[in-house]
Amino acid sequence: MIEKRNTVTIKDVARELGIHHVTVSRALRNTGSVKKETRDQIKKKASELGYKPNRLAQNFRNKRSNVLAVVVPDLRPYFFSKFVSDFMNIAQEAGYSVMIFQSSEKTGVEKEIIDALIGYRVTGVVASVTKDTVYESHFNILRDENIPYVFFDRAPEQAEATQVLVNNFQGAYEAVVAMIKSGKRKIAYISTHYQHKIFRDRLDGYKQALKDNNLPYIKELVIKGGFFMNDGFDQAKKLMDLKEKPDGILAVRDEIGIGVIKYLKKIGFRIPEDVAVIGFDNDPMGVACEPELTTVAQSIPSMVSSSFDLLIRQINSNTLSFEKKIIEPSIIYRGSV
Amino acid sequence: MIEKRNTVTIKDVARELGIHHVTVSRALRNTGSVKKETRDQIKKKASELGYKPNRLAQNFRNKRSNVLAVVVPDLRPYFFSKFVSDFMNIAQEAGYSVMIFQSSEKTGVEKEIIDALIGYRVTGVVASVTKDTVYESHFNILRDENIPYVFFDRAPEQAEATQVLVNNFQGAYEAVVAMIKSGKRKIAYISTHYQHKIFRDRLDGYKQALKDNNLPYIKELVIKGGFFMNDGFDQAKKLMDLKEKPDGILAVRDEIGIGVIKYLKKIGFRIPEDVAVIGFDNDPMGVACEPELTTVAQSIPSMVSSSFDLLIRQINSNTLSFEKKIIEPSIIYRGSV
DNA sequence: GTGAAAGCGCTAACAT
DNA sequence: ATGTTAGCGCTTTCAC
Repeated sequence: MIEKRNTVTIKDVARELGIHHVTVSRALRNTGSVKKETRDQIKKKASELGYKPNRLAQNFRNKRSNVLAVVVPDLRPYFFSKFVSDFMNIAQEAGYSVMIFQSSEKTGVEKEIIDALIGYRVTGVVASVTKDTVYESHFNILRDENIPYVFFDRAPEQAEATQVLVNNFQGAYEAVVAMIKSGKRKIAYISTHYQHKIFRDRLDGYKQALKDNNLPYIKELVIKGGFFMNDGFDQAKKLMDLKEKPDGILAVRDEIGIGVIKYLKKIGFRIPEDVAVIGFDNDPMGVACEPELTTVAQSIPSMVSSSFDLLIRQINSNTLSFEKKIIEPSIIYRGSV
Repeated sequence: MIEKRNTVTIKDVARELGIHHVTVSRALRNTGSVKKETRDQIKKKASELGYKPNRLAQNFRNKRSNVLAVVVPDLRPYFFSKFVSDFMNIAQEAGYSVMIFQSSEKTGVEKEIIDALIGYRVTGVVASVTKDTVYESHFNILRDENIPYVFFDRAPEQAEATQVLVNNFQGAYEAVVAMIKSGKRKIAYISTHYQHKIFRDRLDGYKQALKDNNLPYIKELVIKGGFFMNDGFDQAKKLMDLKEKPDGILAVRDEIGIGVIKYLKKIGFRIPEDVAVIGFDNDPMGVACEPELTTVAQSIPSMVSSSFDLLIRQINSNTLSFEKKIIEPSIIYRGSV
């Protein structure tokens, strides 16, 4: 059975020293004026007794936790796990704790998460929304509670909040141009069923690049499907069964792109000689396949530091602002184009 | 500038209704006895006013948060991001929030995290320790505070706490046997510099399998290096530069195994005909490469559910127990053996 | 430089 | 079924 909890409080420390607990509080937080001698004595005794500040009490009293929240649709894809990992490191460095939430791409869960965020009075929120989150409405509740938030990568449309986004249009545009430059003329586009703007932007970039290079937009070459490697495999089959086969394929995710490569190799096409392939996300998985996958990369470290800085600025200035930071992607050339 | 925070408390709800705030508290938590009529009225008014329970106050008052903590060395490797993702899902389902911490493989950070855990009075902890954490000592502080914890995958040696571990010895053993069965006789072993027991167990399994099959243990065929794909690449080069080249390679991580495959293909060896390769972890990345990597897989869902169940049992029974759950790994045959 | 008083929002225990 | 009391551990404000 559990034994008595021997939680040490500032009052215990105070009693031991025959002083007032308020003085202990002051000393331990290095605020107010406490004689150096007393302060040292207090700190010594506190660590001697194994005093650990009760954050629950502190947070309650201060009406705010020291917690930053990160909300992502799914923690497993490389982009998100890397973002979260990096974000945690710089947040912890700066003295914040981090709570992570996963919406599983469900708007309903996202709403519950926001209620929890308010309940916990988190200090700030960094969020990437679900594929279906079109409106900012449920995030507005945070604003009512004066909890600053910034969106990264995926924001609601017309969000009136600070955002750190990738220029997806440009990324897709450049990827298509890269294939055109290497001599490709019939470039296909594989997307997911997800409706979020980032995917529409990529499609727009694709279309514009074709247009600017006097290439026709062929409806059959634009298809949508699932999110994973096997989906890419299946989509590639559909594309290569066409009478007018593509000689280049842009996939909205690296995983999909890898599935494409696997199918192409299976049916004996050479990459990039017969068909070029480009993906999105700079997933390390792209290095595992052969040829290595050329990809449109967004700089995660700069997204992390922008998100963090913009959030902290709002927290410290006690204002809710609306800034838009656009990260320009770049193509990482490997072997598939 | 920030406008006045309009935080609604139970007292506000009570005042509006001309009743006592304790009744509101009872009604909202569905405890004690409150007339159904009153209860309904209260709930209606509460949601009307947009009341959100102040978790900070609740947790403080209850002396415990409703938070489960997960501590991992690094969030990015597939094994950990998948574990955390799954764990969060079932924890959220059960009404807990989750805080995630990353030790970055540093014992010092791990200690700080534990202090934070105590400060936040988390309800329970699930942890996988750093590569250098040999002793349980800093976790014992949690026990003093009656915070239950369970280790998963990586535990301190001789930990006196509940653990969910993988039978690493067996995994390595079977992997070697698999290669022997396919006719390999000179099997190499690539590990990391990490000292943690899980890697030593794998090495032991490797040795035992050789022994049981009357194969000599050749020192030169066992090498250690980094953690990543390029490290595997480099190690493979060393191995294949040997006069006595191996015809099978067991790598302690899939990423390393993929690096090995890349090197072997580069210098023209066929896989698995000339050299077989097996990795550990069932990282989806292994499906991206060619041939697809055969791997020793631990079932992450069962690790998650065991960890969660064992933790919750301790929380609910108010006891700290010491159980050891061993998950048996299995080999997933793909193309590299 | 230190102490005394008050209260954050909530809930357990007791009283009615 | 509802109300009263008290206090969790801490920090802010004001007094000395």
